[in-house]
Amino acid sequence: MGIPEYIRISDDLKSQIMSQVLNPGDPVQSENQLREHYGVSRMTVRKALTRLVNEEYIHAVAGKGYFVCEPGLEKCELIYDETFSLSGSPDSIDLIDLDVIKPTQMVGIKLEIPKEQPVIMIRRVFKEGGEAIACDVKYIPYHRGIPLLEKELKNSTFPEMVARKNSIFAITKKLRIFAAGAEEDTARLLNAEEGTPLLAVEEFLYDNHDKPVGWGITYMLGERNNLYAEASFK
Amino acid sequence: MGIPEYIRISDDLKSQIMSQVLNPGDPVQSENQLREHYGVSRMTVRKALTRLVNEEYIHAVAGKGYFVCEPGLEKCELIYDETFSLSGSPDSIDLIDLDVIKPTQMVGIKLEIPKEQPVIMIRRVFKEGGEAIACDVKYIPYHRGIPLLEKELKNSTFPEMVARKNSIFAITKKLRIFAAGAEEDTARLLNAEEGTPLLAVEEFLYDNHDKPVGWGITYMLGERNNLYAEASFK
DNA sequence: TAGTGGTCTAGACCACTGT
DNA sequence: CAGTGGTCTAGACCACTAG
Repeated sequence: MGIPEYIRISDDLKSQIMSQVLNPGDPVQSENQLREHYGVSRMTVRKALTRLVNEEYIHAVAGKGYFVCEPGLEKCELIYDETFSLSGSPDSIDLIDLDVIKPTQMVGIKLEIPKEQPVIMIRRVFKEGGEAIACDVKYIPYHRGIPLLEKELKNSTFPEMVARKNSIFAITKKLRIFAAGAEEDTARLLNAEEGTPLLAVEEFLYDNHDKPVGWGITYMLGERNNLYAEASFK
Repeated sequence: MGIPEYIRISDDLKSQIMSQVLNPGDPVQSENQLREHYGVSRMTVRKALTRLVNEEYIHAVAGKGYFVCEPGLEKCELIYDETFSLSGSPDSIDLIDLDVIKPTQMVGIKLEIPKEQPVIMIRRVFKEGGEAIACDVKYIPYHRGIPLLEKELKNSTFPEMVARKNSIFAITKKLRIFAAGAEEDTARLLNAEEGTPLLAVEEFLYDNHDKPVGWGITYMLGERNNLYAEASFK
């Protein structure tokens, strides 16, 4: 038999949950009962149960037992990457602005920095077939000695821009997604009318001490660009 | 010491990855090397490594070893629930339409059903402080014997509406997020002008055989409603 | 062939929960 | 108290990889 015991056991329990033999809140048989029932060692039972815990079908309470989770189908996995979440990858990315500036009040607040601290501002336009389909603006606190490499910045995702002295593993990302009408300058960049519906993604990056290390917004032409997400059960 | 060995070991390796002692693609010490290095049993080492595999810091290749992952910071966790992703929970939900109808061509295609198969249509408006902030429409294939309970449907999330004979664990959800200008009927429901930017979430539900069991769209007034997501490293 | 990860066993001790 | 899950040990055999 190619299929490991612990997979068979956890699949068995999973199907009991799927078919409502076991319902949210119900206790699962104890490790000892399962060990006897399937005739395997305790570690094998634990491996099966650990798998279900990781996939959030059940949860363990020390001293009491395992219980079926209240399902949270509201949790989804969203793949977001400003250069490739666009409808088809963009043919070209134009770097229209790259500067070290004093932060505006808004930028200072978002990055939690004093107003003397210079920041790098990057503005890009994403095009497909010659037409602008999205634009973005990013702000990164500037520290002396960090080179500004146009070519690198142009095609990087925001985390890649920031992750220079720290590993990209150390960076946390938070997104706010909303819809907005194009304002004057954005409309001009996207060659659209003012008020055109845009999908906007505000992006915050933090280092491993929760200090902001990047802030920006990407605007995508509404009807041409989509984000996709799916519920993360397996 | 309250902290388990396997946590100490995996945290140790994690910090080596964070501080770029280990970089994406690099091999991690083998289980045997780690066992000797930390003076623990192989199972303890494996538990530490399994933890890092689950959190996608490293991955295992049978017969070769463990390697540091190429980080995928584009993966985010999005919490979406049409009744509560709105800015502050809505005070009231109005059920403005509940009917069993023949599917339009669009609905038939989305639900992959023949045009004789009746569907339930549900339309709601979400209000806050008396003002409409969002509206939705859902379609569910109708099967005889399923009661239509107005009160239940009104305050349910889409998966809850569908999960009657199947466990909610058996349902898969896929989302498409985009921006759109309000069309005539939507604008009227939301008491807004035509063309007002809306955040739209198209929702597909599938059963455990990947058969569509629900389709719908929620429109939210753009500037007042946000979706939040964050990168899922721990 | 030696080394790797993948699976599995049969014990052990602990802290915590219920009665 | 007996039962639960949480941690840990010291073995074992397997399939796979590489020199």
